[in-house]
Amino acid sequence: MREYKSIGLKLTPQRLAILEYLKDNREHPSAADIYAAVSEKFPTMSFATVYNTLKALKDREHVLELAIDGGKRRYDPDTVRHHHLICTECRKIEDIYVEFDLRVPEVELKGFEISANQVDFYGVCPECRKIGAKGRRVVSRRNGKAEKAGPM
Amino acid sequence: MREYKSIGLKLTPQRLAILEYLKDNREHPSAADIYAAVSEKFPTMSFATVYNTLKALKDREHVLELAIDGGKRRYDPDTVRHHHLICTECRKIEDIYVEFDLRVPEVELKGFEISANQVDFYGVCPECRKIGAKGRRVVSRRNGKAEKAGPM
DNA sequence: GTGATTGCAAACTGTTTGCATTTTG
DNA sequence: CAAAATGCAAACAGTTTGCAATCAC
Repeated sequence: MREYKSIGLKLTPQRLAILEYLKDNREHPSAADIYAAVSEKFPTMSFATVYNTLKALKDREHVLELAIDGGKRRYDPDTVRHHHLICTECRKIEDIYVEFDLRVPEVELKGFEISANQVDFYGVCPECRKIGAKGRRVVSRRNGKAEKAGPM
Repeated sequence: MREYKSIGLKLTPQRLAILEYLKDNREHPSAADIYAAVSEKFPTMSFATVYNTLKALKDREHVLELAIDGGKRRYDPDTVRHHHLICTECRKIEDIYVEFDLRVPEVELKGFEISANQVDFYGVCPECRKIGAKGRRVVSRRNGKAEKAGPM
């Protein structure tokens, strides 16, 4: 994420806190994650402000909104082209900087004008693999309930 | 989707209706779409049954749960390997049967054990392109409100 | 007959909105 | 000072759950 000057946003303290939190953040946080982190500094912070700011940043392409985690959206401040590795157990998302040849033959395009693409890899992360190997049940996730989407 | 016999499910009329609706369906319907369609035949149909059945089918890998449309999940009865083309305006999803070389160098794997991958292409479908070209505002989507996620 | 499935309502999670108040530039 | 942003509460959208009644095998 570039610096906050020329973003063309009114820089309120709340927004600065959100930007600060997102800066170099590689966790692909959800709105709730951001809210939780930032409301420690601003106890009056509201979700509306989080979503507001995210929308503003998204419109200016300073964050990417990821639709790879089932019910919720996650945000990626790294707008340099890359792909993702998603743990199907704990929903951790890792970045992966590899370029692929994704050209689609005209005949398969169905008249679409393609503007972007992304590759999602699904698998099990080292931590969850360790736990799984011990034969224990994988816990993880909001109060231990499974909540996933996307191929396994 | 294979035939219903050996699926290992109790075949209730509701489930058969859902299976029938999904058969050869290329629209990647949401749970609400399925509910809407099937409750015409079964006015007492409940969402619980739709989600129940989807879960059962998903567990047996007779449908894929797609996490590519922002807040909601969409279901794909075509379990043959393929990728998707998503219209960023109307959220229509088209299938695309092209194989890509998606090998990831060991060093980029971060210790993950990859079990699946998928490529999503974002763009504008022919219909939305036509509308856009006329200079009119693209309507589409649930009561005209924008609701998207994923790169544009 | 028995265990699985249904339907319903209520509870939950995540996101959006309206509006009065405050703040940034 | 005007336009934009905040905070709050209420409204939505999508998904899940508990449980009594019913049904498939």
